[in-house]
Amino acid sequence: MPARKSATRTATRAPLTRDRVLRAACELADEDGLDALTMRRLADALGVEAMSLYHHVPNKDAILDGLVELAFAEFAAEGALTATPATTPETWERDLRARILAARRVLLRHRWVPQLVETRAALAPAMVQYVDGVVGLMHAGGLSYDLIHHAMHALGSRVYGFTQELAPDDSSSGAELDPRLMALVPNLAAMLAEVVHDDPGSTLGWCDDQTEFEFGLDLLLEGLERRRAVEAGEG
Amino acid sequence: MPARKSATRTATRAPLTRDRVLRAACELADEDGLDALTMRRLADALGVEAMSLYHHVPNKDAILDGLVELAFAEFAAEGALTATPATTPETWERDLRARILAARRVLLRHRWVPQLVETRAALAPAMVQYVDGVVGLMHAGGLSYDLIHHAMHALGSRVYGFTQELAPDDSSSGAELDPRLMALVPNLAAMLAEVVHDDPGSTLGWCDDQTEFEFGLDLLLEGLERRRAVEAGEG
DNA sequence: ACCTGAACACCGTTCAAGT
DNA sequence: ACCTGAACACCGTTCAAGT
Repeated sequence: MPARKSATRTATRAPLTRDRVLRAACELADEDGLDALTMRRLADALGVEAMSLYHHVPNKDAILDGLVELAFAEFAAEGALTATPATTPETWERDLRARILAARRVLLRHRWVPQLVETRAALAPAMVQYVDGVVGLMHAGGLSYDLIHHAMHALGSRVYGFTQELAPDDSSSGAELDPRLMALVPNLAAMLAEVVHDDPGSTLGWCDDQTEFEFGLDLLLEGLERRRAVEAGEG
Repeated sequence: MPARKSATRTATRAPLTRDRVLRAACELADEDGLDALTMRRLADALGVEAMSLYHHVPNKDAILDGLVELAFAEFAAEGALTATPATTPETWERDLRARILAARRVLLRHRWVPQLVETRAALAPAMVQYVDGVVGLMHAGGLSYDLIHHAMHALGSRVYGFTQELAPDDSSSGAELDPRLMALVPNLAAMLAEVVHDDPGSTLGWCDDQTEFEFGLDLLLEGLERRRAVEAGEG
């Protein structure tokens, strides 16, 4: 057994990094669910002790935030972030539909995303950019910012794969948004500016939940009623 | 200090019961969230040791199931279960709207319900009856069972306050339903019978998720497009 | 600098013991 | 019968120690 130290130094195992930790966490969550993702089991999967993780990540919460970032990064690969330059009132439905279905493909691969984003206060920049793209698309399609605002609430669960309808603790008002972030999301900023102007007490974070709930509900009821009428030959 | 035993026997504190445990659990979850509901803290709130709880409830899971039952029981008080005998194609939208808004009032009081129902395999009988009522109302409104089936998926998060759109592990097929339960939910049974007949591989538990997702998405997109057209003066 | 073992304050739950 | 204390196998995390 010559040169033991040398053998240790040239260990075949790749060095632990934040990236490797996150990728392993993602795999674990994909396969066994979010509950299975514990610091000890994650360390096990990496062939390391649980405490070693803390050298690459401040705590478990940072891992969960990292997972959200990681998932939203995949949105781009699926085309959910692809700008559609030529969106018009004639094409906005098709264009938005494609983006939402692209996002859904990611959510189906990582089923823990809804549960995670729902309970996490810090909204990932990638997610905010995704939302901004959707707002921009709708505006290019000719919808007013007011209608877009309602639409974002109504689409809610379809856009993100989860529902925020009952969540009132959305304390991020337009004024509090980081200016640096604001530059990255021009469409969101424009919408907020207009909606805030119309009704100072109602930003994206301070909406009338009941109104938004009923708006989305009525969209669905009207659509169903129209299909009933078609079935009944009343069309 | 005379008659210590007697004092103990005539303790002013009410005796611990399953009901008292569940009510205390509900209060704890209402006030501090579901994460704050631990056996030790619940016992503390009841002025008792954690292990005492196990004499009135088999385990924590049973408490969570009890909470779901408790919440759905409130649906009746809010009118979400009130049968609307005279629902017609002219009134079904209004009638269903009222029920859903009644359910929402309960969900706003007990914000833990969505999170709990979502992760719980055992669907509460009270919840199944609520769904049955909604199906019955729509049928009385003239919608076909096929359309109702799609509608239940599309309304999803609005009916329950949570979304199941991404949940594929819904293994309860029509054939597996307890006959006793079946009698309590005639409308659901009728719908299942017809949908299963039309397409043997597609019960309420075995739907084509992608189809249902797109159905609901298109309802919303169509409604938004109509509102855009109105805004643009194309109506 | 990176990794580790022991330890702490928490979980849900079991089990033998108290009354 | 009902309640309890000690204990077990788990958590996330801290801290002093190893290399």
